[in-house]
Amino acid sequence: MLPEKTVERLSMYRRVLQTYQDNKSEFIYSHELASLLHLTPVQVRRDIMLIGYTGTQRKGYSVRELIEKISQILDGGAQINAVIVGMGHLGKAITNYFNSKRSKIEIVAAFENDATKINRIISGIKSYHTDSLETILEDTHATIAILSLSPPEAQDITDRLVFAGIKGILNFTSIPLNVPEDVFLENYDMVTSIEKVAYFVKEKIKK
Amino acid sequence: MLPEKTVERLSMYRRVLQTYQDNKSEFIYSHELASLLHLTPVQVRRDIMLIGYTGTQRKGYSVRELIEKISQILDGGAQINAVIVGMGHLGKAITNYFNSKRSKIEIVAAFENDATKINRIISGIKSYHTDSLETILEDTHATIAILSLSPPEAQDITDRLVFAGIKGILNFTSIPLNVPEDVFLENYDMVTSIEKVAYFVKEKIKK
DNA sequence: ATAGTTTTGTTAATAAAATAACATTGTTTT
DNA sequence: AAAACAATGTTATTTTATTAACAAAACTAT
Ligand SMILES: NC(=O)c1ccc[n+]([C@@H]2O[C@H](COP(=O)([O-])OP(=O)(O)OC[C@H]3O[C@@H](n4cnc5c(N)ncnc54)[C@H](O)[C@@H]3O)[C@@H](O)[C@H]2O)c1
Ligand SMILES: NC(=O)c1ccc[n+]([C@@H]2O[C@H](COP(=O)([O-])OP(=O)(O)OC[C@H]3O[C@@H](n4cnc5c(N)ncnc54)[C@H](O)[C@@H]3O)[C@@H](O)[C@H]2O)c1
Repeated sequence: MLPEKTVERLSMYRRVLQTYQDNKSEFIYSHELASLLHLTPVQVRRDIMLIGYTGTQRKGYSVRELIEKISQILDGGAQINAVIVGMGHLGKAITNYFNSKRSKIEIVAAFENDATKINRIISGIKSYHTDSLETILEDTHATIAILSLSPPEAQDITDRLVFAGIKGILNFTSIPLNVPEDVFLENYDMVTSIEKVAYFVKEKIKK
Repeated sequence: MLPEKTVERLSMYRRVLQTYQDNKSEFIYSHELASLLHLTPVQVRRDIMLIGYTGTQRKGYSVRELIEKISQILDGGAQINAVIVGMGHLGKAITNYFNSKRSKIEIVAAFENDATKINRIISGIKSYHTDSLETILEDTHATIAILSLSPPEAQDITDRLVFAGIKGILNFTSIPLNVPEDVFLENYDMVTSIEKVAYFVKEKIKK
């Protein structure tokens, strides 16, 4: 199992490699990849070592092969289905954005509470009432859920998602969720991010 | 200067303390605060130690005083102005969300490219053409920028923001930005997050 | 061919973050 | 009043992440 930070960087390597592939040469040096992402060459080489890919000395890494190897590590070739709960402002932004990219991860269903948003297609995704959460999850075999609903019911929904077999959650609500150990939980809190920026701006100016 | 992770947690402590304050008792133990956020009591105590606040033994921390101390550390009492560039799906979601909370950080202006979105009030914020970026920044004394524009021009806009005095950037575009050392840059990449969740789900199932 | 250069792959060292250990102190119980 | 307890504050240890160091390989120039 790779370190979390390495996994994050692999995702970024792949993205920049994909745009690099179109324009440029067949090979890429660790220092070139590093410079595209503002990292150090050592870190790039170390990450690549950890996934067991090896380049050719003096030529660098084959862009095509490296993309392939990273893809094999990150998504293992299989299609991964995700659902999203809460199609408000943020939910729509996310869905809209994801729909526009091809990826092994696909958002296959949305869940809502608000009658005006149910049984409609929003941002290209069919939106269901949360009552049918269990049924839809069974049908779609989704393993990942994105949470962008208003906080009050976040924990209840999470319990139901987990019970219905969800194994990974990306949580955008500000609620610290309780999940069993075998479920991977990633939280992102925008307020925390901006407060962090504000703090370090303040500190840097002080200095 | 506090460790990044401590700053992130301070932001979270404050939020849960604020909701705790309304309902419950005047004091809180480290283990209670820890449990609300699924952290360890030691980590809570250590963070609180680092900001130089001290509770009372056997009683815990005064909720009011702790909120006050954290606020003093995070925003130093002063109002902080931010701007947002790109009022698409994500930009609107963010602005809408921020407007609805009271905070020392305020989004005071938005910038856009798209003629249909200029010189209007969107999600409660006046939206300007990017041409007037420099003027508006001077007027508002904003020090923070949130980037939610479509990628191609992200670096150009960043250069102008930095030149106009912006000291902190929260970047939601997938472009790795170049900024001088004295500017604090925080990147958040949603695709990376979801790919990370997918990877660890896959690994956990394997085991 | 040989020496020099450049780049990878890997091990070693350092730095940052989290956790554990424990001394101190105020409170409760006996 | 003394002993036991439960909490904080702080130092020490461990773990995780990053950075540095360098040997091995492959190409280039002499
Ligand atoms: N918009 C942002 O930039 C932002 C930033 C940080 C955090 N968040 C968090 O993300 C969440 C969504 O934010 P938003 O701005 O999209 O809010 P929003 O109010 O626009 O959307 C919330 C949506 O969730 C739906 N919902 C509520 N309860 C539900 C339930 N039990 N099941 C299914 N759907 C339900 C609502 O009908 C609504 O459509 C909130 O928890 C918010 O705290 C948002
Ligand atoms: N929506 C998401 O969930 C999501 C997730 C990850 C990353 N992103 C990134 O966030 C950014 C915005 O995403 P979105 O979904 O809101 O896209 P969007 O197309 O809805 O919005 C982009 C907005 O930026 C404006 N814009 C373009 N160039 C500009 C410029 N030079 N100056 C000012 N404004 C400009 C456009 O007019 C548009 O309104 C993109 O870079 C995207 O890659 C979005």
